[in-house]
Amino acid sequence: MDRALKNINYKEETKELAVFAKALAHPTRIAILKHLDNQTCCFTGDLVEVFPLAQSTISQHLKELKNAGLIQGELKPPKIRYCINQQNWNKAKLLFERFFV
Amino acid sequence: MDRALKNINYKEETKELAVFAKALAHPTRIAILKHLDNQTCCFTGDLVEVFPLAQSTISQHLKELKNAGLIQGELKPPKIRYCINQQNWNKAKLLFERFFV
DNA sequence: ATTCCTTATCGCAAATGTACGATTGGTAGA
DNA sequence: TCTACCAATCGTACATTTGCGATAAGGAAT
Repeated sequence: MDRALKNINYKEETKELAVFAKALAHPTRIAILKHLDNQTCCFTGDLVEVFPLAQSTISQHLKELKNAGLIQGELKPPKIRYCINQQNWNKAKLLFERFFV
Repeated sequence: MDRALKNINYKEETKELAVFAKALAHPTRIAILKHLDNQTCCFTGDLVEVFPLAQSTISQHLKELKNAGLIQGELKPPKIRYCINQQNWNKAKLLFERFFV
């Protein structure tokens, strides 16, 4: 295993920024975040209606955003309410600011 | 062709942001940009010495950064001098700022 | 025209990303 | 306990990304 994402010792900040950037590297995920930010929060089902994508696809994008730490889910049976994770959002904001001189 | 990057009509701003984010979605490219920013400019060969990656790999990353518009190359025979594209850099900076509330 | 140095591109292999439909899982209420 | 609803996960297919070595391409100087 020495291909694809070779292990180089980058600074922690660099790696974190790359993770956040990767989460934003797809227009659907950016649109989801914008939507979440406007609505404060929303349910998965709402997004499935807003975007012309399968429920599984939306769910996958949400998973990636969650893995990157940008959103968090809250059980609100039988739905799940997703919100921006404000703490990590601020962290990402800071990292991007620091990066762009 | 209805897989991978399905054609949805996202706002221009959303798509542009995704392109910039994608360019930053790899730690090597972030590190290259940081290096460029510190040194103002540098040659491909310098980067090949700084990073433990093949010359072709570095060249590929440079190509992606160039395609995203974040850097530009200037002929300085027999080398090529890469610099930040300040105009697009500012554009990206603005888009990220606008995105992060 | 030829040679030399640097960088881009090609061809390949493996990993990851993106999308779908189908299935499973988890919670609240009947 | 059973059912119904919603969302996550599985399995699949294809595209893209990431890495390498090898080769081609470009410009300057001889």
